[in-house]
Order: sequence, then C-alpha cells, then structure tokens
Amino acid sequence: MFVEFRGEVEDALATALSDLDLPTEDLGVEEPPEDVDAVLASSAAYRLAGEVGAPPPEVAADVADAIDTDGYEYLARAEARGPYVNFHPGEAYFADTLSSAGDDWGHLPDRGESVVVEHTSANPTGPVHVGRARNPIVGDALARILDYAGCDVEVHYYVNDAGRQVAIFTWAFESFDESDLDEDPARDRADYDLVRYYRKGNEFLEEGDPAAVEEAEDEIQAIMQGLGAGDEATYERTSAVVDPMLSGMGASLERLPAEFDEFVKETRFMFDGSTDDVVERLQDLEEAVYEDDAWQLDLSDRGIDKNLVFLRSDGTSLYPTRDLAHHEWKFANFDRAVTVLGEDHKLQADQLRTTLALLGNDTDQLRQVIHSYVNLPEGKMSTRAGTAVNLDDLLDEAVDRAREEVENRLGDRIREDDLDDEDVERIAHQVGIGAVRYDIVAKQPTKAITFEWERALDFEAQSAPYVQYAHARACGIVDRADADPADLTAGDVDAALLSTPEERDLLRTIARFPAVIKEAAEDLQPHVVATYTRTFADRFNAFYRECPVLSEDVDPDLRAARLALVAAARNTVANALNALGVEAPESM
RNA sequence: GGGCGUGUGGCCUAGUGGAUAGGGCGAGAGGUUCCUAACCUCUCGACCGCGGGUUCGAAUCCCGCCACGCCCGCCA
Repeated sequence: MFVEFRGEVEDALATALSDLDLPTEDLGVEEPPEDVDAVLASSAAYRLAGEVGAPPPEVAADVADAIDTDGYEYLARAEARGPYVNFHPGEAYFADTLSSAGDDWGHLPDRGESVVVEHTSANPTGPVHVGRARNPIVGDALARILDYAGCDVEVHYYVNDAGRQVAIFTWAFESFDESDLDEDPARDRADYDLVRYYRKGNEFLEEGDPAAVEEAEDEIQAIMQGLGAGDEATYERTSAVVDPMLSGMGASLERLPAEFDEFVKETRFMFDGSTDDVVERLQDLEEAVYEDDAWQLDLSDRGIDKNLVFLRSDGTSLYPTRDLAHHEWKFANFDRAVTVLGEDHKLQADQLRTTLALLGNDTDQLRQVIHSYVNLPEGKMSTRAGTAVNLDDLLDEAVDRAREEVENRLGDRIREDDLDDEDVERIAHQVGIGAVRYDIVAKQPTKAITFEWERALDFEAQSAPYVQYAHARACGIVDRADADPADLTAGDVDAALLSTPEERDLLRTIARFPAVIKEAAEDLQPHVVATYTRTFADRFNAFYRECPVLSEDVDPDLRAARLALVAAARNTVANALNALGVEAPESM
C-alpha cells in the first residue's frame, strides 16, 4: 500500500507544482519523523522558496492548497505544517492494508528476471568458521529477499577446486596417515577429519626438511598442471578430498540454514575450454602485456594500478582467469548476477568487473556485495592456524544457552500452556540460531564485527528473540481466538474501527513492508529488513499493551477487526523474519 | 607509502542533505487480579573522530588530518 501511496503523493505533488508554474524535478518526498502524524512529507518548499521569493512555510501552504486529492485511491489529505507539506492517507489505505496482508504479504509481483546469487564460496579446506559466517548469512538473506522481490533466484556456491590450496590439500591427504597427525578430529565429520591433513601439509611445507619440501612442491605442481591440462585422473584425486570436505561444510551451512541450488566447480571452466578461450581473448586486448614470462593485464588506464596476471609463466591459469570464464557463463545463463564477497576480495572484484567489461560484457548485470569480517578480540580467525571459532560450536552454544533460557522461564510463566520437551527443543533451536543469524544480518555489512560470546548470544537487547516474541504473541491470540483462518483477513471487518494511535501505527507499519522488501532488494541490503522487524515489534508491543483483543468487554465488531489486525501483523512479521532466514516460533 | 572502507552517549547500533540525532545494552525507579514480563513506562547519558569548507540547512556532500580494518602474491 505504501508503494502505491507514494506514487500517488508524487503524482499529486508534481501536478500541484506544475499548476503553480514551479519546477517538478525535486519533489523531496520523504518519511517524516516518528512524532509527525503523516505517512509521507515533502521538503520541497525549502528549495522553492528562493524561486518564489517567499519563506518556506508560505510556499508549503500554497503548495498544500494547490494539491487536489480527487481521483486518488489512497491519498486523502495534504496539509502544510511549517515548511513541510504532509500527506495523509484515507480509510481505504487502512482497509486495503488489512485485507491485503495475507500469507503472501511482502511478495512483490514476478519481475520475470533471473538472478544468480553466489555466496560463501569458501575454499574447501576446513570447517566453516565464524569469521566466514557472515557471507552465507548475508548471502542467504539476499537470495530470500530477491525472491520476495519477485526475482527468479538461483543460489550458487562457487567451488575453488583448482587452486594451490587444493593441490596442497590433495598432496597432504595422499602423503600422510592418520598416525602422522597429532590430534583427533574435533567432530565426527569429513570436514573436521580432513582439515587435519591440510594443516599438517601446510606445517610440513613451512617447517619440513628442505629437500622433502622441494619434493612435495613438485608433486603439488604436478597436480596443478594436471588440472590445467584437463587430466581426469588428477581431477579424481582432488575430488577425493574436495567432495567430502564440501559435504561436511554443507552440513554446517544447512544449520543456519544456508542452502545451495548448485555447487559450481571452477574445474568445469577449465575442462570445457572456456578458460582457454578467455586467455586467448585477453591476449588480444591492447591492455595485455607479457612480462617476466607471464601474461598480464595492465589496467592502469582503468584506475587499477596492480597488473592482473592471467597466465603463469608455467602456462597454467589463475583463479581470476577461471572466474572470468565463470562470470561469462553466468551472464549467458542469467539476467543478473549478485556475488557476496569478503572485503579482502575487493581488489580482485574490481579487476574482475573491469576485465569483464574489456572482454565486451555488460557489467551492469553484476552486483558485488562486499562485507567486512567477523574477527576475534585478539585478531583474525584462520583455518590454517587453527585459531577459528567453528560455526558448529557457535550454533551449539547458542542452542544450549537458549534451551537454558527456555527452561528458566518455564517456572514463572503465567500462561498455563503445555510446552513439552519437544517444544523446548524446537524453541531452543529457533531462538538460538535465530539470535546468531539476526545479530549478523542486522548490521551494515561494511562494518567490522568483533566476535564476543556474550554479545552474540544476548537474547534480549535488539535481538531475534525480541522480534520472534512478538510473532509468538500474535500467534497466541489467533490461536486462542479459535477462529477460522479464512475469516481473519476476510473483507467483512471494518478497519475504521481500528482508530487508536497504536492500531493506526501498527497498520501503517504493516503497510510499509512491501516497500521495505523493495528497498532491501534494490540496494541489496538485508539489514534494512532487520531494522524494519525491530520497528514492527515495537509497534506490535504497543498495540498489545493498549488494545485487548479477546477480553469479554470488547465489542464483537471491534474484536473481529482487531483479530484481523493481529493476523495481518502475524503474517507480516512471519514473512519479514522468513526473508531474513530467521524462524518465526508460534510459541516460546 | 598507495588504494578502499569504517569512526554516532561507557559499550553496541539506526539514520547518507531537511522537522528537537532514533533504538538497545548498562545504571536507577516503576509496572503482571487483564490475550505470553524474552514485554512495557520513566530517569541518567551524544560538542555524530578532529579541523576547515559548500549550503537557507551537514552525522550525511567537499578538502585536510587522526585512529582502526582490509588490500597492494605467477595464493585464493
């Protein structure tokens, strides 16, 4: 409704300005502060004051007078208040919001546009740790939000299965035995088992006997050459470590949950010849230079001082070369591509985008979302050094603490409901994992996060449980009303009965939800949705406090209207949480 | 050294040209015979890193400086 209302406001304002012979390019339509009782406002009078030769409040009054609200569905009233023109919707706005906010509220019309979202794409060398966890959390939320926004979304994990680390990993796995390793796996799963070989291999390369290291380097080199030459047997060897590692990592990611439609391996673009094709086309570019026996791209004219090496002196390709082929494949198969990357890949992202353009691609199709890392108070997390907090450990701890919390609260519940052990376990998972996810997705991705257990697992604060609780309260009311769900949003209720400030504010907030999805999808900013859920919970709690629904002294018509409002609220917050990938408990 | 990013009460955070900078944590005081108190109300607390500038108007734009992070591999 908000989106439609905004359109009407812009139309009415533009018409009024042109009737007054004033310029219409700067309408200045914005959302007023909380304490102003209007849905939208315009600050255009400030800029027009000079042109008109009158003070802004006078201009605002004239503009407000010139606005004709006839013929608009939702726009009912425009009034000047100081230098602003405030816009108010009529009853239809509230009535339509109430009747529209069904199960699919927040889903925008199909855009007929396919989008591939690539996220995580962590090297298959060890268990997923918290430092990396921002990528799947942001990426999964983005994919969900784009889906809500009407895109046809496919989610990919790009597997770096041809790089040097994989060659090291493969060599290490083949060279060492269980008896060479000095620790047991932290968990009984392939990623925890295999990472020990990777660590052992790196340790050996750093500290081993020089002659033996040289021998190992020859083997690592042979593996990379084999992959570059498209050798099936070499691919089998690397797959023997990569595939189980990936399935183990996938098990961690599923807990978030972050799921993928496809794991796209970079070897695919070596074996199908597209990397060779890219190399040839790069060599033909005028930016191509051959220096130190390696083929490079001089991108200094494009504002990138660092040369991009695309073919090593030994003739093998590099990660960026294969990624170029990968992205051309994406462009050929999807309308748009979104990639979620850690900030350490910023330069590479710029080089990729620039080079794709040089190769004749339309890079407007590509959006790269960059995020900072989650670090420990003492510094970076590293798989190789073994300093990382594993995602599984964080999630386990979160669920344990949530379970403890649920059990503590069982004692002093007023409500006599019957939460059995299964409910406790369900709530512990929903709340614990939701809190971790929400804590990360709610922050602007560009801001660095320092990981601290207490803060990450605070269930009060401005957390997932706060929002989830509002949802559970709404479910409790609907549940207790024992009404036919079909009646709840039926057109029979009279939205005009919802006249208290709390009811109006809640309706206004519900009305904004599709606009929030639209904004988050356009700007690729999931935290916008998280911010919205907090505002929503504030509004819902105010309503909950002031407006009884099921009390016996509530008039039946009002009760029906409030029940419909609660149902609309429940649908809104359920979908908002869903768009963030956070579960919405029906009781807690 | 260069490039990019970040800097908002003691701590975390929203807000990227317009209405007295909005929340949370923390500290203090209250609230439940009434649909879930993981809630709500009130109080305390901010020269929006520092200094200039542009503008009728700056947390927001521009310049300089400071602090922190990331990058500057024939690794990914």
